[in-house]
Amino acid sequence: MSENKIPDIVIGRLPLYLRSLQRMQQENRIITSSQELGERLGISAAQIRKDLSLFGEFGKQGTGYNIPYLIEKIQQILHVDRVWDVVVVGAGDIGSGLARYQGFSNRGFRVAMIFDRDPLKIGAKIGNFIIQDSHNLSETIRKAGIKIAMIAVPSSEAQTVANQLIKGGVRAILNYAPISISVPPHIQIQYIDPSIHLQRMTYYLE
Amino acid sequence: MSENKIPDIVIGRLPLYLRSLQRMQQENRIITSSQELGERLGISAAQIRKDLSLFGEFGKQGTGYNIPYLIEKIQQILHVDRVWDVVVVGAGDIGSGLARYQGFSNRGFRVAMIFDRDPLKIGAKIGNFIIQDSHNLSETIRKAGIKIAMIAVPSSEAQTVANQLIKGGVRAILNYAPISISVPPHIQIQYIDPSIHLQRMTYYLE
DNA sequence: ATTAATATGTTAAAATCTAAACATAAGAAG
DNA sequence: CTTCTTATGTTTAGATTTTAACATATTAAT
Repeated sequence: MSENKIPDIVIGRLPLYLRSLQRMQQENRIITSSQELGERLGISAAQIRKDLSLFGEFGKQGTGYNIPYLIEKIQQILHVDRVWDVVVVGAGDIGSGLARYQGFSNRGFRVAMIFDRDPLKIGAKIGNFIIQDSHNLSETIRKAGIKIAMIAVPSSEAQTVANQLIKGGVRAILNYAPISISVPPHIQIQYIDPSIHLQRMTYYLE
Repeated sequence: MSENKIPDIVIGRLPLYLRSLQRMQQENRIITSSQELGERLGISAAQIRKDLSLFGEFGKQGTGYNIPYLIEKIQQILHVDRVWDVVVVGAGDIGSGLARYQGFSNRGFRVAMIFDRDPLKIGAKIGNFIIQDSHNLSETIRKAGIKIAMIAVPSSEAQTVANQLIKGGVRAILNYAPISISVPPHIQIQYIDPSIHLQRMTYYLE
């Protein structure tokens, strides 16, 4: 219950809880239980209760959890009880897709700008965004106060872009380039690489 | 070293090792060490040695690991010493992006077909692929012997598509729809949802 | 040839994480 | 009002995972 130090592995599960709860809310559900949530997610009910208990007492014994209330609490914990502006770097297929992606609404994020360094792309529009010159990346995002970025450039450019982002004040990076990037310890970094996921599954095939 | 039972968490790290090793190979490196690999990945050297030792003795004491040899060994372990045909379901931004994605080559995968159910899209081309009618999904992939699929349809369709895929013989699913899917225990499933990754990072911001 | 340095593979210890058990509170039923 | 059922939050035990330590093998240097 106290503000000790929460294991990162627990933090990693909270967004999953949140997503399932929001889905239930869309189904007009009011109450759920650790058991139901666990079945939806393939996680034990005990695990879910234990995780949540690290942050407070959000349920009611004999009844379960009030869905809207628990959503609110998890959003507060994860700091997504607000909308974060996010920058996209790279206007290829992945970057363009991210700029157009409708899935960030209600999740706490909004794409605010997109950059590329290709003169043929700069100035063009993707959805409502005009592709900006990544030469001005650091300055522009600093002025805009942007703290979160998604990298969708070729692997060879990813480290350079990350450095520019950090220089511009970014604190969290989601990297779609299939390469490990080196960042200072106070910078959050996460990776999305479909091949990594696929390879993890092929081990179990055949 | 023996064929006991390898923890899944170890399997999850092998693709990361492989990716870094392949990167080193592109840099024309021949030898590396658990320490160097660990530094690139932010994993302890002991961890890497321990993981690899579960499968065999791939290094040489006093010297390190031969990069091409270790790549070959990990590829064999993960069953990516071959090319797997993969099907994409959903020809929206994400699905189209996956069909055009150049990043699967040398990673063990190749997009083989793409499906959608929208009559306006069926028959159209994405890269070299003609979008096929997902009405025939199960039959077509069964005939083609496809075992791996990526789902890129709206959340509301994801479970239905997954069921069709499993009916068609698919054994591993990478789901881009931001929703938990229920599958039998012998089916592998992994998720890609950028909001999940972003929310995991915002916890540490502010 | 001997010594020193290096880096693996393995063993043992420490730390972390998960699962199970249970006491308690809330609500429903009789 | 009492009893029964349900489901939480917490405690305890068990399992897993990570880290550290070390013996051994290889290479390089003197």
